[in-house]
Amino acid sequence: MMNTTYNSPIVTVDSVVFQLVQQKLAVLLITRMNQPFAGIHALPGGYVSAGETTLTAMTRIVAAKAGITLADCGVVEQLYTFDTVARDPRGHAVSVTYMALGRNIVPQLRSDTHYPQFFPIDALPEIAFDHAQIIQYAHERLKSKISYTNAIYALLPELFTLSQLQTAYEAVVSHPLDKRNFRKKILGLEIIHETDQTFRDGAHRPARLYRFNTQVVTNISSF
Amino acid sequence: MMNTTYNSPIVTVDSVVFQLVQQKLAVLLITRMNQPFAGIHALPGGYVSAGETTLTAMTRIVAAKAGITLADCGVVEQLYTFDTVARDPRGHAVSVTYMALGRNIVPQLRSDTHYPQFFPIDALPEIAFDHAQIIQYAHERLKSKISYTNAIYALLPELFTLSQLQTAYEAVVSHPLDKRNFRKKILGLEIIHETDQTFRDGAHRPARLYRFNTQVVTNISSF
DNA sequence: CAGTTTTTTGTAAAATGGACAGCAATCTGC
DNA sequence: GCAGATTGCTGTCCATTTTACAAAAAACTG
Repeated sequence: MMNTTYNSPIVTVDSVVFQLVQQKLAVLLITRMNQPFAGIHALPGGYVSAGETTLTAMTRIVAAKAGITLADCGVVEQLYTFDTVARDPRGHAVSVTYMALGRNIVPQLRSDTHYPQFFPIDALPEIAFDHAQIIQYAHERLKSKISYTNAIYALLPELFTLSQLQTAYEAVVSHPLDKRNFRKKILGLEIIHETDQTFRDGAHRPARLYRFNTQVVTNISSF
Repeated sequence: MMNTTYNSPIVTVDSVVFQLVQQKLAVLLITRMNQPFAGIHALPGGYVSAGETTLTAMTRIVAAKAGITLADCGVVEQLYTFDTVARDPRGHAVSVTYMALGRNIVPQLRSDTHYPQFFPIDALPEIAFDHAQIIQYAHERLKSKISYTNAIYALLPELFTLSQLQTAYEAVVSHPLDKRNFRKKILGLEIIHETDQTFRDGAHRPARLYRFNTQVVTNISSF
């Protein structure tokens, strides 16, 4: 059955790619090259073709518009489908949205460049379409996700200090945590283990480096 | 922009309507009238037209195929979008799925009847498409939802006993709960209040009737 | 009124969560 | 080599929550 038969809305995907930048949670945005919203920042997104899954389309589009391969991302998860009629002035487009978590992602400037850049979540520019709402939704989901899974591993390097881990949590939930309680809690969860390496930084005691037990999203709760 | 330009997948909706039937969690299924899967049970679902939201389409379709108005349902929530290419043998269809919770829903047999019926979740018949997977996803979501919101109100009558409430929880999570601890917990949450009415049933002490403080989905957790 | 059934209530032990302060290890500059 | 600065690291007490568990109250039946 073809679309022409049913006059269905168009299917699109939009991706919220998170990464820590200078210890702050940041979102990947591109600059729109065309109308509508030309020159305004937006999430990387695009049309889904019949015969490809939304995840495949998402992978293709993020690679094309920002030069990012999903191998750079640990966690990729479908978020929600936004479908209001007026959300795209060109016509009714249903957007399946995804969240991805990365580390050390360097957006590639390409010839047909969309100027992909990471923006800290608390200092976003003007944003096209309903993408601000999508970002907010993704942020909420991420906050909740790191509270019952080990998903935050995807934002951190393989080896990290407990302070870096705490900073990452704080960047996501956007409020400070008590250092002693945090360490007690994390070590009790048995999702990380210490290594024999340490990390020297400045004029102070070096920190032990830790590693996640697994690089697969796992529920934390006891049973 | 029309679909013809982009050869997009078709957009459909499928709905998982839950209700308690004889103290068990049950799902609304219809019987398919046409190929593929003619004669097999399936979730009520159908095509979304450009210009209507998926929720509007869902409401329209559930009314048409099962004679149910969403006013009968307390909670309606978007679940997930299923999009594998092969899920519909007729062609690539992306299905936005919804969960709805009801009480005292009586499916209407209509002339073009699809034989809508509720089936207990632990005794489902053979199910068409990937709808068994969708039901399972909805069940998981429901389990989790009632743990951090008051959403279970939508499965219960306005007035109910604590035993009925506990039975409802048990039907959803599918394991027994301790009676004393359950009552202590529920009353501590301050989401229900007692009325001055009681419920007489058999040759035993009558039970006090309670009422939810609100018929709006509210988070339970303290802060 | 004795028997049966469901409702209702409380307590002790264990686990969890949150508040909170001081010593240890490194580097810098004198 | 030592004083100062900085960050890493550790433990206790209290309040709250969770879990396990049993007996009396209220209605109906015969």
